[in-house]
Amino acid sequence: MPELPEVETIRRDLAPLVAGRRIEAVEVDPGTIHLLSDLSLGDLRSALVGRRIESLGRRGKYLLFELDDGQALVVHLRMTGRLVWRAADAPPEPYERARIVLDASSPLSLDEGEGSGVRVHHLRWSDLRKFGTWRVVGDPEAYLAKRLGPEPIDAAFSFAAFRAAVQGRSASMSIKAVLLDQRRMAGLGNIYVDEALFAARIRPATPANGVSAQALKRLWEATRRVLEQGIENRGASFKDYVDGQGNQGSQHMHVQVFRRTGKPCYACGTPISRTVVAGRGTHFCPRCQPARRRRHED
DNA sequence: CGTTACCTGAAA
DNA sequence: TTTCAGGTAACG
Repeated sequence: MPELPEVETIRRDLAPLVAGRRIEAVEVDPGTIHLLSDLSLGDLRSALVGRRIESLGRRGKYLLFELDDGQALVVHLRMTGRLVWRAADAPPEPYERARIVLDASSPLSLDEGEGSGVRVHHLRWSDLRKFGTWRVVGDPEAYLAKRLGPEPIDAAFSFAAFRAAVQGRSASMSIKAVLLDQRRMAGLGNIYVDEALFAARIRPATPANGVSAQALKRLWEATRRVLEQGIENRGASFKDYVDGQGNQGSQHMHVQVFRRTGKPCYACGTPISRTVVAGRGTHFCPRCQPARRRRHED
């Protein structure tokens, strides 16, 4: 569910609320702990309780709670994970599996009633499918560096960097599979890949090494644009995604092709097609994203 | 590389 | 009843 824009929205919501607070307690549903973490509940508590959260960061689709002992709690929401800020007396979330109890006062968030403030709050973790993960790691940079390529929305992510990521080794795979590969660039998922390929007018199944230089340039720009737009619209809430306060985003109302199978393309009116590429449901306009013309064998 | 498994629904 | 789901790791 959550791709880079969704995770970044959550980060921006929660960062000012959690920064400077101390973790008072950690509670986890006993039936979930072995899926959520590689630590026992006791070891997870030992690592977290009493620590102060210094900041909340993001890399790709991971959230990083940076702790005052140099370790970090690295959270991945996978398909249905949610992390929302709630007053301690708020009723349980649907499919709530864990909570982190935070201290009432914080030097960074002086209270204004509502939201932040003097009352005790929880981070509530809910996860219908239980795919989400919490890892406590000593060196988050190293932990993520070996799993993730560069951030596609960084100013430093130049066209040259994009081209290198796309063309680096075994480029006969589909361009969609390449964009989904987190080690090439971090943060794209099924929604934003389909949207970027539509915006760049490239058919998702096109072999990566068959994308022209011109189309590649369009794709670089489109990738960054759709991610930025997703952040502006606070993420896409097709089903499970909510932000750090539990509210839906609006990006799902602005998609051009994702889950619009059979509906008219906004550009040309042709019905949107659905196929499977890279093992994922894939949406595209057969007219705006033409199949690459096969070169004539003479 | 593509496929399967992880888990629990919602929708067709 | 069957298929599909915004993600990834493991498998062949």
